[in-house]
Amino acid sequence: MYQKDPSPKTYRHRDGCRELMEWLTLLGLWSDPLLKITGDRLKLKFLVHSVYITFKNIIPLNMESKNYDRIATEKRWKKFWEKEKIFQFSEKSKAPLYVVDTPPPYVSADHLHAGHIMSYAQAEFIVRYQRMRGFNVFYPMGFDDNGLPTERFVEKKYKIDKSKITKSEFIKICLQETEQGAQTYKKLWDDLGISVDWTKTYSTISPLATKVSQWSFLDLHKKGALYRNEAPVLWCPSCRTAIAQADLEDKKEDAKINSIYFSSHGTKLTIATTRPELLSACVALYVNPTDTRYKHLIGKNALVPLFDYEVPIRASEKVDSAFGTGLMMVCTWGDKEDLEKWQTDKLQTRAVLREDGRLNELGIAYRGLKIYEARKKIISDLQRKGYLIKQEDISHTLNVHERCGTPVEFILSKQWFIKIADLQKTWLAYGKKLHWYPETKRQDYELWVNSLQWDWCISRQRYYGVPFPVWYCEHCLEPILAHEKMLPVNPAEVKPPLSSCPKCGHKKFVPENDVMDTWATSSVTPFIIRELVRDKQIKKKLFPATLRPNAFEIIRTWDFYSIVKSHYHFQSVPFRDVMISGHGLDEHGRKISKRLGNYIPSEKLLEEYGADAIRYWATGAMLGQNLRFNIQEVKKGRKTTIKLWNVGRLILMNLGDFKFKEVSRHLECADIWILQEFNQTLTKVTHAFDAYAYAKAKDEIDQFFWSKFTDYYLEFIKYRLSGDDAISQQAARYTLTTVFLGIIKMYAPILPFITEELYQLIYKKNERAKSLHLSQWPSVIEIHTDQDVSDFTQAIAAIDEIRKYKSERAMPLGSELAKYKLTTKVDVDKYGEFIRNAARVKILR
RNA sequence: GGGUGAUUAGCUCAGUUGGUAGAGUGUCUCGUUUACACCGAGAAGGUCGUAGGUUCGAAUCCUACAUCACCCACCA
Repeated sequence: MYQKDPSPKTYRHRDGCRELMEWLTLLGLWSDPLLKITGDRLKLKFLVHSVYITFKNIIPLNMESKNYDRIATEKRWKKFWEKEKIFQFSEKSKAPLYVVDTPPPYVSADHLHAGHIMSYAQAEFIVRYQRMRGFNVFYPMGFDDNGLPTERFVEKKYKIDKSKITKSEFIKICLQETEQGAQTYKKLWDDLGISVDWTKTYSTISPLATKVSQWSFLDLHKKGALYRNEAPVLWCPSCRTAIAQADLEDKKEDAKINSIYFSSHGTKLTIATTRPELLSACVALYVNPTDTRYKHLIGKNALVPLFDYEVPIRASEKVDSAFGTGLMMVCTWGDKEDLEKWQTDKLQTRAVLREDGRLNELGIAYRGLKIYEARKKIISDLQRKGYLIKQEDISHTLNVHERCGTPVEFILSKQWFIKIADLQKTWLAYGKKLHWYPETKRQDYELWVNSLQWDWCISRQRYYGVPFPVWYCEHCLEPILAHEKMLPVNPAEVKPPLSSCPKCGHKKFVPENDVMDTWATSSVTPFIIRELVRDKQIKKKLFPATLRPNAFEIIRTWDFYSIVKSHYHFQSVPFRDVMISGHGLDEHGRKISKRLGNYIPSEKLLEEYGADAIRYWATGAMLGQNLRFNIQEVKKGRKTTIKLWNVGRLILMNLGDFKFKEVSRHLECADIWILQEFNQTLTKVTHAFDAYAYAKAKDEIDQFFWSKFTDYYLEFIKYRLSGDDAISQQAARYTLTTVFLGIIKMYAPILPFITEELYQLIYKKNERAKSLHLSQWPSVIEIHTDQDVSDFTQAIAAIDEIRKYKSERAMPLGSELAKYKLTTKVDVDKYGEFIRNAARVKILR
């Protein structure tokens, strides 16, 4: 392929090199195994098949490299931070508090990827920033390890049949698995440089979290926010547990809508249904009272096909005469409408579904069949007996359980509920009190609150979770609650605090076997985290938290339920700010998933590009928006760390006898310019970070560092650094070191490793803070001068012009021009000397 | 059906209160011997989803539509 290119070509030290090497090897031109491509230079020229190849940067393997050693650096500072307890919360500090209520991740994930990295790195940028702003940051980490996700994960991983294993054995495996999961996460956070205080951790199954969750239960009960009721609840037949509205997800499905007829006094009544398997649960037919076709039948009965029993025909204005046949079948219970009618009209109950999703004895001939099997058989029987009029294909959306994708059903059962449905105004008011970042996400919250229909069912018929602190009287089923001082308590192992039932006097009790919804525990994290501190005074101040960072899909669960609990317990918001992040997507914008395999495992990413580079990519997300994985951005992050490293080297090589505390009074135009630019950038970056806009902060720092500091300023002062004007040199050194310290401080929240390395190498001797991450956020630099350089852009334009002139004539930029006539308008008296020196021109006209 | 967000250079995305289109990356040309080839300079690239409207002037404000994503509802 190279032969085809007739023009001389320069191969740069990029991806093409390997290809070129292989090609040269094939031609027998590349045979010296001691040669390797690295960052240092050596010029070789080949003439092959009339292709010139200028191939540089080849050095023997044994030559020492001055390249940035990322791996060693990251390891070094990780160790240092841990050993010196840099991120440990101080109970003694008088600084104002900044409390982060971090989402405890589900540890039931064995495939960590860029998405996980992104969601946690983003909160981290803020934490490091606030720490440098002088806040006493409280940054604990929790792990959400109980509940359905974990159970399903364990079931799948070990292919467990829960009917063949005891509850305690199962829980034991869950505990083991979650411990392992926590370790996996901890390692990733450590490698990423997440500045969590690892002395402050909790797990949602721990005695502490159990205690707080159970206390919450007792307190809610005391405050009348809790009740136990037998009612049709949302039920997942696959997980065999009650679930909450928030656990639902939409799923599109192709289905058949079946027209079948009921007969009533000789009339054939055609109804359409997608769920014929619920025929034996039919309790009524409904028509619109104004519908002339059926008016005369209201109050009469209709005969259910196949099952031969009669149901009443009733009227309801909610029935749309124009929809379908204008007849609606109500079952117990196929959907929400059924539930409503059943409740308001006190209809009979014919619950045909069992907890395992099979039909019970009401299904008669279909008893024991699964929903889909029953549907198939009933359709074929209806057809055979002539009840089926027609079948049409439709595509509809149904509610499935988000954890397993199974369509949900309604099943009659006794559950604990927290009152939320009638308090929409209260929840909306809390939503208004919180600061949402971005502001638009408040709407997501409000939309959810407005769509609330049922109270929050918090009991789950599962094994692995926080137990209810409750027993029941065996005789009258009166619930007996634990005393607060008994917590945490497992009612299966402990006796209730009463010896006899206060209602009926019986002395035998049974423990509650259900466990709490996983959100019932995670919604109390604002109360859990403060329990990690001993000092009572500080404990008080840790609530409400300052920041709640989380992704948008748990606004309706974690955020909402936390608000509910915080309201009932303390009439307070649980946190001040909510920072909503998006998801990490793959490079094509698809969700990252194990099934698609569209991701690079996090360990591999870290190994190949380093923590700083990946964090750099993660900073690119706009608040509340998804972020595509972009390897180019990661590479740019790596380039930025290397560039910083090289600037550091330049500084170290040019420090001479520079005294850091000396402020120069002899600043030159370029110095003043860069200092002013720095101050402007700093202001913008600070504002951006304050508003949680880390992406914008990064853009501003990048622009200053790359386009102003390295591309211009460093080039502007090279002649002064190596020149013999001591005063000018001193001013350059002062400006250089001062601005660079500001730069690494601004980059510190995003690129913690390289910045710490540079701080320790260059500045530590003269600074008080033992880590850059404990140092103060930079403040605006005072500029000691009377000079006005507001027109300095002229000088830059002039230099650009000269650079362009040289570039167009294929001249080296470093070559000196004897004379040059500027077309750019510039104050030559003011900037002439500077331009001649910086752009290497002898005479400027 | 209702809602929210997105639609800007080949790709990934910025664009603050309406004033002649921006960055990174990729492409092309050229340069480079002491901070850095994990570099530097330069060039090419867009009627800002479509159609209307407001305005002296619209990527930006309004209306409709299209496509995509997510949320909610419907599911007789």
